[in-house]
Amino acid sequence: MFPSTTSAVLNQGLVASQETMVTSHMSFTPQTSPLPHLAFSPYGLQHSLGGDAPSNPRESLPSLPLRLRVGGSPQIGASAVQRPSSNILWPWNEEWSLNNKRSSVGEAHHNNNRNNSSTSNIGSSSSINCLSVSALRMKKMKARRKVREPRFCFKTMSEVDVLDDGYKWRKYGQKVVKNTQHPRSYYRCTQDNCRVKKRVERLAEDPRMVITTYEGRHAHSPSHDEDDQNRAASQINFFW
DNA sequence: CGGATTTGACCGGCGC
DNA sequence: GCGCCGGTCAAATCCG
Repeated sequence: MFPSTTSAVLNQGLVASQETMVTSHMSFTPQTSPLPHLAFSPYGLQHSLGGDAPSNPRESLPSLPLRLRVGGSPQIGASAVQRPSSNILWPWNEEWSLNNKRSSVGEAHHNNNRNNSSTSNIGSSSSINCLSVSALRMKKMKARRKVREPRFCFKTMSEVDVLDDGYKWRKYGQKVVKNTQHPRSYYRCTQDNCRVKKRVERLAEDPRMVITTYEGRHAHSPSHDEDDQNRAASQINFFW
C-alpha cells in the first residue's frame, strides 16, 4: 500500500502536551545515526503552554498506523481509503485520551484567560453595528477558539504530503510560514460534528520530511475498508 | 452542477 | 500601542 517510489516512513516523531516530541522508527527501517531533528517541535515557540510534558513521553504516546497515499493527488481522502487497525492507538482513541489528559490542562487555563477578554470585548459592543458581518465573524472565531483540543504531531519521510490515516479531510487553508520555503496546509475532518483538524508542512531543514499535526479527537470511525486495514496493520510495526 | 481546493483578506495573539 | 505572524474564512475557481 506504500507508493512504489522511495517514499516510506523512515522516522516519525510526536508532540504531546504541545511541547514534547519523540520519535519512533519503523521496524524495517535500519536506524543509522541519531537524527538531529529529534527535538523538533513546531509548537516550541508558539504554543509553550502548560509545560507539563511527561518525563518519559514514550509512555503516553500512541502508535501511528500511518500509510502514505499513492500518487499524492491534491484530492485528499476521497478514494482508496484504508481503515486503521482497531488495535492501533490513535490520539482520538480512548487510550490516547486517558494517557494524555494532562495535555489539555494547560490549554484549559489558557482558554479561560482568552475567554474572559473575549467576552468583555463582545459585551462592550452596544451599537447595532455589532451585528455586522465583521462582528459575526469575530464572534464565530472567538467561539471557535474557545476550546483547544490536545494535539500531537509526527514526522515522516515522504514524497507525498498527505498521509492516509483513514479519515476524510478537506483542505481549508494554506499558508506560507515564516522562514520556511514550503507552505503549510490546513485540513479539517469532513465528518459532520467532528472538529478534528490537521496541519501538513515540510520540514525546512529537510524537505523530504513531512510534519503532520493533528488537533482534537475524531467522534466517529474511519471510513476505510477492512481489507486495507488488515493489510496496513500487517505491514507496519512501530516501536518506541 | 456539486463538492473540493485555492488564495487573498481578515482577525487575534503575542512579542517588543 | 504597534507590528508581525499564524490560523481561519469565504469567494472564486477547479474538477469530476
